[in-house]
Amino acid sequence: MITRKPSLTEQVMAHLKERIVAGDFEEGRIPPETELATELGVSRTTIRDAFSRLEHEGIITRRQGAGTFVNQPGLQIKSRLEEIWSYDEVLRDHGYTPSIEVLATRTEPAGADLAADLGIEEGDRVLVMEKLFRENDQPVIHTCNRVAASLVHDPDGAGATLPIYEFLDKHCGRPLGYYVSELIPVVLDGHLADMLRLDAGTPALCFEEIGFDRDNQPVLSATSVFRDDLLRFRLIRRKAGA
Amino acid sequence: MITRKPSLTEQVMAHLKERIVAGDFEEGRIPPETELATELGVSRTTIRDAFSRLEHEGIITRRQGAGTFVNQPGLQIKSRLEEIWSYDEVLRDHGYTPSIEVLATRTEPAGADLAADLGIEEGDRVLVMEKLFRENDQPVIHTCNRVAASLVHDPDGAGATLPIYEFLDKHCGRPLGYYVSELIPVVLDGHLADMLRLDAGTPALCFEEIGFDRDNQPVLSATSVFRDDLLRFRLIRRKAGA
DNA sequence: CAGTGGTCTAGACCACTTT
DNA sequence: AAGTGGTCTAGACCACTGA
Repeated sequence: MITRKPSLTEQVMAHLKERIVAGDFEEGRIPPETELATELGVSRTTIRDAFSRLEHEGIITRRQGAGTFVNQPGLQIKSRLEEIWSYDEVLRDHGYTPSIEVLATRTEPAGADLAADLGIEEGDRVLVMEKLFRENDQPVIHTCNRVAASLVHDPDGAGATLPIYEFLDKHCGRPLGYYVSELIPVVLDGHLADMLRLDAGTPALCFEEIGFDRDNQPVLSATSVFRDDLLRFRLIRRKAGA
Repeated sequence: MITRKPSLTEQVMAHLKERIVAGDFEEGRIPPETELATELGVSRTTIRDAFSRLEHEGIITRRQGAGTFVNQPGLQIKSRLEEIWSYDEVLRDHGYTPSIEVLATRTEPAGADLAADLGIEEGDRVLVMEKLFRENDQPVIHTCNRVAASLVHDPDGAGATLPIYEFLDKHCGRPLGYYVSELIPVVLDGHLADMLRLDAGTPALCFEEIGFDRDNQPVLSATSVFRDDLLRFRLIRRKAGA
């Protein structure tokens, strides 16, 4: 198992989170940076580092000259849209215990759009993996991942059960760096509606994304569809630069 | 006009952005922190501060032991979902020159859900403001803002043309701190479809949000609907903690 | 005016990646 | 082993908020 001890900053973050959920801070006011620094025996820089990260997580708000304050709703937002990495994790955060079924794996030639997305030639073969995430036999997410077949080390479809970022790491040697995602509203048609067990005509949210490896090369094209009645995305929006 | 000189960190950020778009960095590799620090005559901390912010903007990626790299797609993502403040700005970022029409302002009694959202009593009066954002006479966004009438200083509907965050600041004295937003896929019905000049049955993305002031009190309930064919949201997703 | 967060410095050592 | 980003310190001064 990986050990790696938590840094001071991480310990400070954990400490503050505990005190926040315990309701330690009157009216949501967090003690001044200098006070916390001496109290915890670390430098003010370390406190500021922890504050900075908590602010980015939407948990606190800092106001110059006024103080640092707890952001009540921030604690309840489970899926931080920009930091989603695995749908399994997202579902667990929502209190589900998901099961995953691989619906199909196949290779097929790439169309023009897909080839452009993946940086390959039209007609090059692409490995397509369809998966369904369920909670209690209720389908929640349908995903379709497409990877250039030339990247995959194993010839057969082994590893399709893995989360896609692990598949790309272990079976392609191209660890995922980030996604560029588009948010698209769709109306479910016959096939997808059947799959998600919803009536045709039901609106759903869809992610269309391209995954890039650490060298900025596109390695993945993915399409995901979510059942809005079972999984709804929330986010905190705040002024840019804050 | 407000003066406020840019901090060193902001100057470093601007400098780096310029060099990035100019293609100054071979293969997307940005010089080491220490090198940049001496070159620009600032401390390494300042460089790291700038890097940290650029990383959060999705423009660069840092890899311990390896280096700092340009994130090509990061430069093109115009609307950073979590930092949207004014739709006017979002549309301008997309290259539009939007016009705004106030469709209606009225007061009405709050229903149970709305009262709960705004922290008022059911039946208390609420000021409702409907707006339409257009580009070249093409409707793009329809918004509906609801504020407790008791918060509004002016009795008449003055100020409805202002961006809502300015309205809350100037006409209610309750400056907006952040939104908690839900992403909801919808199918346009008759009224909204007419308004946006789309066929009924067209899918659309909808934000349902509650705006909180700086003291964590709810002050705004808002619903916004977007034409997907004219305005599509993109975002960069990366591993949590990265 | 007192107190708070924001900016900045100079330097030390650690953890990781790459050669 | 060399080079890079990650963590951390101690201290100075500035900009803003609120009583």
